[in-house]
Amino acid sequence: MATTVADILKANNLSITDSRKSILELFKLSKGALAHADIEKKSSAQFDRVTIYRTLQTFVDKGIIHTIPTADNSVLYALCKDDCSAGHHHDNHVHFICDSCDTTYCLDHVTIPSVNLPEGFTQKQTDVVVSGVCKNCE
Amino acid sequence: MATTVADILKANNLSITDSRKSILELFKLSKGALAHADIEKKSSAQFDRVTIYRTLQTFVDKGIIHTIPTADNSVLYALCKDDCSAGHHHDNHVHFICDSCDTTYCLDHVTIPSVNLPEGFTQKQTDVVVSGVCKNCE
DNA sequence: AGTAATGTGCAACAAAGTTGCAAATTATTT
DNA sequence: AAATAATTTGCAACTTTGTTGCACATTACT
Repeated sequence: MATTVADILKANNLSITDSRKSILELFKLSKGALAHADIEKKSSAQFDRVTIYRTLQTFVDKGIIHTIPTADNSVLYALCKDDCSAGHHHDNHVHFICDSCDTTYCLDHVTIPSVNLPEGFTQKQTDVVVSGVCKNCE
Repeated sequence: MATTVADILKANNLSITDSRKSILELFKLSKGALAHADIEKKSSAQFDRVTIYRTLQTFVDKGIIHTIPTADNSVLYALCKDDCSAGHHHDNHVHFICDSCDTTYCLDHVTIPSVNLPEGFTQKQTDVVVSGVCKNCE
């Protein structure tokens, strides 16, 4: 069965509202990650800036989307895979940012390599951000 | 010979000014990385906000410091190692952010693991940010 | 010491993000 | 299905963060 955006909201105990449905739909349609600014542009006519902020924050809290660290200080958001939204949240996958077209990809099938930390350091989460040229731009 | 901050500035064809010396000194004294806000707090009485922005930008351009991507959308700056400032800039090392004390470490001796990208993707730079508990906080 | 080049501070602005509160929408109860 | 309770939204006002132009000051050069 194809999970609709409404299903996802329901599964996370969230009220089903227009803004949440639209913004979630945006993520489903987008291949890569979205910046807050992207979302604002694509729906600012419809929704208030503040609503978008709060919606994104809610989605992050519920584990529906996750943030991606970038070198240029912009926050990116991307949809978590199905097994995330089901409960055990894990966004330990590699992100790829194309220098040419600026698209951010979640490379879900690339496993995070293990990192050998010095004595006394405990690892909880690892973010790997690779930049370069994507398959569409080379 | 111990390289002074003035030496570093000279080596990069930068005028030696009070603000640059002080800010560079801050980095030398700090073990971890610094956020812009940190620098502003520790020297805002002395220097204008704008000067700090411009100084940091200059240092990044010259390869004296580098930026670190973080998940919470704050930019961190850290001193590059000596061989960076000598010319061939490389900040491909692992960064560690302590969840407890919020200090960011540059783990220069931990090598970046190689990542197997899908067909058609070309890798240029890799940033690895690990979060967890550092050796002072456990 | 004097001139050219560079850097700094101020002001004004733009962008990004936050908070409180009343109105509107969604969910729940009867 | 209507009424109430619980959420959510939009507005306004504000804070923080970052940028730009320009006059003045400082540093470097001869």
